[in-house]
Amino acid sequence: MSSIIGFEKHDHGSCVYAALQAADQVCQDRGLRLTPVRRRTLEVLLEHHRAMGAYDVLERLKEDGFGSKPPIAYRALGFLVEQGLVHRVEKLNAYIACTHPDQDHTPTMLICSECNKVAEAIETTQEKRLSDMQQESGFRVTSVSIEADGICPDCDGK
Amino acid sequence: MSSIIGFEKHDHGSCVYAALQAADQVCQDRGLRLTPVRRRTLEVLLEHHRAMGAYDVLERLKEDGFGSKPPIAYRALGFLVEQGLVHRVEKLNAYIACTHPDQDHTPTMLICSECNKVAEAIETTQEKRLSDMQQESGFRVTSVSIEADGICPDCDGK
DNA sequence: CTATAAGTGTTATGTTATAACATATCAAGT
DNA sequence: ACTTGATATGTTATAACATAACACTTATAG
Repeated sequence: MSSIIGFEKHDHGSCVYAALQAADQVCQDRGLRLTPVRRRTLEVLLEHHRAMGAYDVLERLKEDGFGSKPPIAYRALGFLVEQGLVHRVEKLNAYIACTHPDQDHTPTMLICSECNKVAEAIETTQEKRLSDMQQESGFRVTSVSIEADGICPDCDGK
Repeated sequence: MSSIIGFEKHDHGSCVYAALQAADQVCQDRGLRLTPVRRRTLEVLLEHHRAMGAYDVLERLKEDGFGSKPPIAYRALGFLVEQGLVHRVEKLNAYIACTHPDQDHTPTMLICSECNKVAEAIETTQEKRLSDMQQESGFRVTSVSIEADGICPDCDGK
């Protein structure tokens, strides 16, 4: 069973608002601080549902008066990734805001090789397979990520 | 159902031999050439069951009298990855020889965050989930890769 | 035996990421 | 309030990963 968020239209304003609310909540619950750079970084990623490179994010932060050197972006992104508010898209060396940070999930990215847009699918059947691996191999899994290349609905027509 | 290759002991000599045989076969079948650099690159990766960075591979190739500049390694690795003889480990920016190049499969990497060793699990239940995604999202998947972080059996004891 | 494609090699440069260190800010205890 | 220790922000410098563009060589098909 899977559900996809990212390609179809939606109320973006409330989507962003909800994501920031969720982020506040997560940080409060865990006794962490969603500082201005961190919050702004998340906002930048939420603006478009797109994966952005660290240097693109940095560009935006710089414009907003934050520091201008790579570690600024990498640290904020690192924090957000650690807290599950942002996922790293390994195949693109890029970062994308999580569409459902409140639910515990295995990030599953659908990457369009035509337009490079990325959508996130939420995988609920993952738990079982994860523990399968564990049993049969003696490998204790702590986190899993799945990335699929393919063609998104928009590009498929053309 | 999954089976793991990479952490447990095995007859490495015949393992390497089989992999090279398989590579020869694959290239013959597809009308491609397993040239000296390409073959040597595969051998280097097969030596240890480890993921190696492109520059480490390059180092070895240089020692053997091949070209010494990055494209030499990247091209050979690119070829091998395209043919499914080598997998790229995205989380490590590294490359590892496939342990079963003859079977069509979704590469699933188990990465030990302690010792950085990598093992490959072969996933046979993948087909179904792949087409699930496809149906529900309109996203036409062409390839999937899975990477799991965790602790390998060797490191788990300590 | 030549034309074309495929492969190898180079130089140069682009992109992504982190180590190491200085400064500033926050939060808790006195 | 004031110190202290922990967190966070900022910098410089450099490491690690990757590709574009071009010259030369080798294979293979007509």
